[in-house]
Amino acid sequence: MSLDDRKLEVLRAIVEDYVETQEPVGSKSLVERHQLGVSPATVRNDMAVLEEEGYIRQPHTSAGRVPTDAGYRLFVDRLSRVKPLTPAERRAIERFLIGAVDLDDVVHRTVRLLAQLTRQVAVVQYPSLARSSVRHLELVPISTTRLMLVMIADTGRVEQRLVELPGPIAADDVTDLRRRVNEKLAGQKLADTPPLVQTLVDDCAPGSRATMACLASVLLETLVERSEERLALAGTANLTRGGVLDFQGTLRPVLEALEEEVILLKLIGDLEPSTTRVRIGDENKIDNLRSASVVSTGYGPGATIVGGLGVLGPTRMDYPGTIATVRAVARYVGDLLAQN
Amino acid sequence: MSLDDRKLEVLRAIVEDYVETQEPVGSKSLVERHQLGVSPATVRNDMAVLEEEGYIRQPHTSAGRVPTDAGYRLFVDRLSRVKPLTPAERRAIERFLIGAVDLDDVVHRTVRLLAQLTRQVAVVQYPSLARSSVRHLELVPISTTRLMLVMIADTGRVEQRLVELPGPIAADDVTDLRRRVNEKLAGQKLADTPPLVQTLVDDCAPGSRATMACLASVLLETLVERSEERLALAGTANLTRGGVLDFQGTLRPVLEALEEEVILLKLIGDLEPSTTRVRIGDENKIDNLRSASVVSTGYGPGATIVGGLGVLGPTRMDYPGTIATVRAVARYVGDLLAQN
DNA sequence: GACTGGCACTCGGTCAGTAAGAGTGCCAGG
DNA sequence: CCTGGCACTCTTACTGACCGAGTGCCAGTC
Repeated sequence: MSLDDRKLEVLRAIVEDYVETQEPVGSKSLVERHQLGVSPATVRNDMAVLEEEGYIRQPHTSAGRVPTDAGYRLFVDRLSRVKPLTPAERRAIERFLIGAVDLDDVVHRTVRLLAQLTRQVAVVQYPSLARSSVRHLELVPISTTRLMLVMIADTGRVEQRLVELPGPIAADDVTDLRRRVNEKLAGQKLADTPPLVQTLVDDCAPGSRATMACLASVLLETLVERSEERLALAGTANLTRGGVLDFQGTLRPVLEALEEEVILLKLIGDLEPSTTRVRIGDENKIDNLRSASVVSTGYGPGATIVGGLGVLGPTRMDYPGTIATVRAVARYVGDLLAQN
Repeated sequence: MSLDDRKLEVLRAIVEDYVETQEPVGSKSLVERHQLGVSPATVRNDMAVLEEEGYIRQPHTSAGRVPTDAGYRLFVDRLSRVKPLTPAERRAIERFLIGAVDLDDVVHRTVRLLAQLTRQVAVVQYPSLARSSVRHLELVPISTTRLMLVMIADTGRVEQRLVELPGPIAADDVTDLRRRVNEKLAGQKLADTPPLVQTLVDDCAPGSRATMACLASVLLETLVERSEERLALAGTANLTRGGVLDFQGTLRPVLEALEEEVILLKLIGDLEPSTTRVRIGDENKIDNLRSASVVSTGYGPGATIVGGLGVLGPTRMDYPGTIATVRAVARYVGDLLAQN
């Protein structure tokens, strides 16, 4: 059985009212607050159908209806009208982001801004190394047997690692090493570097091969394996809005999930489609986040995507507003990155 | 009126029982659980005195007694026996910290370890720049008018900043700049650098003075003013242990405080005395943390202190155990840093 | 055939009243 | 100075009654 327009309208009204009041919504108040042009009894019939189809449910007999995950899904996909940002919000975004002085600064400002505008928990992924290119590799002698390797990516990220050398090294050799490494790797996508690093070692004179091998292994770790992704988080306090009613009584599982970088990455990463993604309740496949929704999107200079950002809140959230904000912030951040 | 030994013993018993059960403790159960050698009635008299002196209070008439902040303070200062770590805990610390690969890694492992062992929120400050020396300054040309300044401190911290130059610069000039900057600043305490930076500009030939001035201003920002301190945080989920009973009903203010770096720094910073510090409830002078206690200490290689670490939990916490753990972890981290 | 008004029914929330239990303060006696 | 006893207070848990919101169903209407 398919849902006619009025039933969809009823669902939309239920979602909107529930999001606003946080209370199960009944047929009578629905009719009062919206111009549906029919009587409560009719709405009740529609509700019965919507419930049968799994879009809404009753917490207990003779209470109002509450949207299910499926209901929110339908709402987001087909019923929500885009909510344009207010000028005040636009101004807030601009004011917040200008004056950022380096990448760290940009990311921190962004995550706080997102948390503040959406009044939810915000997550911002640093530009992914996997999607960056090497701009420059620097080798800094720390002692005769130790180098500091500093990698600067085109996205502004900087990673450093200590390299323990097998033996002492002369200043000239460091210069030579630096030149060779940069010739081979500068400008390359990080994802493409592993075979190049291997050729670096292979092409090396036997005398300096041990040193180069050492450097190469740290290089590989830095470029691909280790701590690849970084995250910033803000707005945890927003979880406590709306009492403990959201999140079925306890924040515990949510806070636990937020401490796991891997989980967060799963939520806002996976950036194949460049569109905004909404994951509702169970859809994010994480037990701890059964009653949470995540709105995320990719960002980057121009059309390319270098990282993800998003917000997490109760399934009962203002989807249209949140989606609009997340999108807008992502666009501004992208523009900002493009300027460098 | 001073408190005799038995009254102190009663106070100790109250604190211990309350910490364990989280319920107001009455005279009868106190006598049952501890060998006080007197009757409940006597204990009641003692309690009356303790209450009058402000060490305990009754949530309501005819409920058991609960320690006040002053009670905990007295307990910590004079009544708590040191609780040595279990061998299992020692092993956990060692296992957790070996294998750390760089400073970031050390800090992250430490903060998670602390959170796990104490079952509270843990905070670790990165080695403070104010207490570090410059090991090396590196200048990396990004474009003809842009340099990346990378500062490596002896504590392992690495900071970078982009420098926008007033005009194009030649490679040789960069080398020269790098040499001059390092000659002047390498090995210096960061705190001592500002006047030196000034002389760098003063001693500069007029031709390159504009460039040097530019670099100098970024240097000053990097070395002293900006983002001086960094923090790592873990274990927020532990705030939800013991229901919402701790923290008088809402985590909100606590979560808010935890998002403010400035506040956290105040809590675990201020490292003048090298001993472990306990701040109970109001003592930490932050409204949002009225019902929280903080146990913190400094850490660093050998006897020097380069940063602070600590944990935050409800005033009703296991002080002896927490103090022991915080101290032990700080010592291990110090040893670890000394190895570099 | 779709909508409506009416009606009986269900169930959660609130309120008052009761009973039980924990804990106290005080007092008189050892 | 300590103790046992006793009256008192106050919280908590439980009960039953009541109210109101909301439903489902049905018969009637357009």
